Amino acid sequence: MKNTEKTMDAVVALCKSRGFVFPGSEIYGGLANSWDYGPLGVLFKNNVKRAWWKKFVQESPYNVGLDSAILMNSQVWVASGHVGGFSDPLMDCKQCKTRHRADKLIEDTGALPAGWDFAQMSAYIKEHNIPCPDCGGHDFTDIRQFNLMFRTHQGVTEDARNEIYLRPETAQGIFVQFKNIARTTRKKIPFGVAQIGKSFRNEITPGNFIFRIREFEQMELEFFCKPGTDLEWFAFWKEYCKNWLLDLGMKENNLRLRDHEQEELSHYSNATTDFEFLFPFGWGELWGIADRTDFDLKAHQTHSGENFEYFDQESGEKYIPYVIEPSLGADRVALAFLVDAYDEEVVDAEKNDTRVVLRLHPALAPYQVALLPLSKKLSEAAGKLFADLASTFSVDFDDAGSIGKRYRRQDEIGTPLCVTFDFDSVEDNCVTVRDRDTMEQVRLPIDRLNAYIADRVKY
RNA sequence: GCGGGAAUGACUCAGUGGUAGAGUGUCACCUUGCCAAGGUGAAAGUCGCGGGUUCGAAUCCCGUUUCCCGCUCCA
Repeated sequence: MKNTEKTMDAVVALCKSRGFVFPGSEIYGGLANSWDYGPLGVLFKNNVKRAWWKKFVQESPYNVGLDSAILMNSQVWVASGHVGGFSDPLMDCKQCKTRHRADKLIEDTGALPAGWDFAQMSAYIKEHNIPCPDCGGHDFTDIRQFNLMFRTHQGVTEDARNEIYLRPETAQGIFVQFKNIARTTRKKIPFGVAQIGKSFRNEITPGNFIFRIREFEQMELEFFCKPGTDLEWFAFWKEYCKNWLLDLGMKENNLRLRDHEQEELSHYSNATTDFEFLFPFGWGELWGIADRTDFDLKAHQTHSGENFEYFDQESGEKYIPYVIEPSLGADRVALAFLVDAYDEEVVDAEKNDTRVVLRLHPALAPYQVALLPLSKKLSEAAGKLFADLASTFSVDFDDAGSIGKRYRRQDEIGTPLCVTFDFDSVEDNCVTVRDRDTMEQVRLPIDRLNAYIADRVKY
């Protein structure tokens, strides 16, 4: 199945109709690019996050977790460079209606506009008669600043002194707590700190469903290592991240790793690799893995006066650790899994009958099991089994409509296993388990059901 | 922000001045008893909002809001 635009529409429609993702604030006409995860969506997304946490915290001998606050002292963002640098000077070409970054246009001519104000940039563009790269015109709007951070006020009065920001990334929470974490966990370098949480960016152009949204969730790891070992660790985590995706069933041909060229690297980065996924709208960045050197800790050391040097007992050396940062968007990777799993299977071409199947990894599916009494008369008798299963698994119960229709409903939301409770079940204490992908059925004693399901859905 | 498109039940759409419709979905009952579309019935729309024209507006006019898609950026 190809990732076409049609797939995207189908996935978005499925998300809305089955309760994965709803448009935000819909009864008031919506709010641009805000989305709410519905009952199935929250199950699914939580499973994605849980799987990540398991791989990067629980199963890692190196990493520990953190949940830092969204609101932080504004100085954090001054130190990190977001207050000064996380904004773009933009202007529009009035002729062809395209938008451009003023500083980039100037850079392309060979000049270095870093530190210039708008007037200087404007003057330079006029002086050198820089044309619009798209149409060659010279009719630009004024340069306007777009700061990508959301601002708010802490305290009831709204003056500039108590202005604070919603964090545009979770990473800084880790850096500012570095010393507390190292001390309380007695972790020695190398070690990492993982965090899942919301971040906020006032993107000028969000879009593509939940691919680029202004309120989004990140799953980030900051891995601290000795300078000089950073490129080895960079390679290590790159492989580790890739395996995580593949283990969860992501198709390898929908994934590509793109190493940044030397010129493309940020000023603080030794190496960067983007994991890109083939979305229906094209390749999109999923996971950015960056060797950030000692840039962040050093910046906080300079700015706060706090000493971030680490004393290595083994070698007797003192150094500021280097950081490897794999940063993954939870909403993006959730969308990638959905698109990757979406399948339309032709059952009967003559009757134009197709089966929509979400081939999600069982550990990611909203429900691991659906309990389907073969007849409504059996609903009550199946009640005890539901309670048993639900204490361990995420279970759906459906007794409405024909059994075939109910299988289809479960296929559509990715439920890997359907358990039918029939008239014999009352007598022989056995049920039939039907597989989403093979559509094969096995008859099992109820007392072996839990173990069977656990084995099938494990991650 | 700029340009383009759109707005009628949950969804897809029909309806171009005269009583708001269909299909899908949902729900109830019957039927069926392991792979959709069987039967009967039901719920569900002040036609995005405001104004105007008209005896009469979903339909014509003006305004407005919102969403979607592009442009720059990024997880």
